[in-house]
Amino acid sequence: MKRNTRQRDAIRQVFDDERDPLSPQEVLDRSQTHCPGLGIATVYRNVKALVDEGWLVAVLVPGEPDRYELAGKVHHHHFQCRACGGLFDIDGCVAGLDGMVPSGFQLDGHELTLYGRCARCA
Amino acid sequence: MKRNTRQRDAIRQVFDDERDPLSPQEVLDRSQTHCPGLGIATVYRNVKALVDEGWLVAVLVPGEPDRYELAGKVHHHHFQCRACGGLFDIDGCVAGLDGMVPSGFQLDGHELTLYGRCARCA
DNA sequence: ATAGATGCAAAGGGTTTGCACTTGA
DNA sequence: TCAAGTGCAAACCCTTTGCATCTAT
Repeated sequence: MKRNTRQRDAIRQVFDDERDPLSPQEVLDRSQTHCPGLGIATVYRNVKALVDEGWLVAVLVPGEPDRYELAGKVHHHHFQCRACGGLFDIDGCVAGLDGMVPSGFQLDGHELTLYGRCARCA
Repeated sequence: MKRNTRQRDAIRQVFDDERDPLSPQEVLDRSQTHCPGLGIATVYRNVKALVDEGWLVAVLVPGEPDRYELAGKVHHHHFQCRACGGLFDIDGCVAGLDGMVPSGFQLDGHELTLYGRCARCA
């Protein structure tokens, strides 16, 4: 991915405009506004390339298609609405993780996903 | 799922014998020892039924296919080893989750996965 | 006997890939 | 120009579903 294409620019623009993690399909929907005819395969190829070059990071939500968001954010977690399925960034983190790890285990990271209802669906 | 079939018994047996969370394919592999000819569709149907009746619970690991384990364990989370891929039960939980939720959001559950190296791989 | 459960294969949904065409540099 | 990038459709993988057959009760 060395060239600047209309499609690639549209995809990057989508992530610049959106703060919350997006699935490939959501990226496609938003991108097509500024780049009609864009194909889902191109979204997948570009998202993968953008992750490889460190511009995006994957947000892995259990049981959901993978989503992506801009890299470089401060440490945070996510909240998924059980009603609309939307994913929202949650600031802050929890403490006490070290105390949960069995002796001999080395902790180097964690993923936390909160579930419930978002403000609109509640 | 109101009847006791050979297939259903074999599937339950697998979960009784295994403590670790299993994917549908792993359940199939183990079940076929005691029930040759068992189909993957039957595994999916029975696992789903066993979850619905509360005998199994889904273990959602980000980026991994869903796994299932016996219900009734005390609330716990999981540790995944980055080296061997193994999943380990982690006792305990974290506090302060309510404070992380934006106003208007309703929290009703959470998933926490720790990453690092298990005692054997460390 | 008969509704429930199974096995197979086909259908779905999301993701990847092959290939001819388009396009940025 | 001409290889990188795209669009389309087919291929894949995992999961679900339709349907004829089998079976627990």
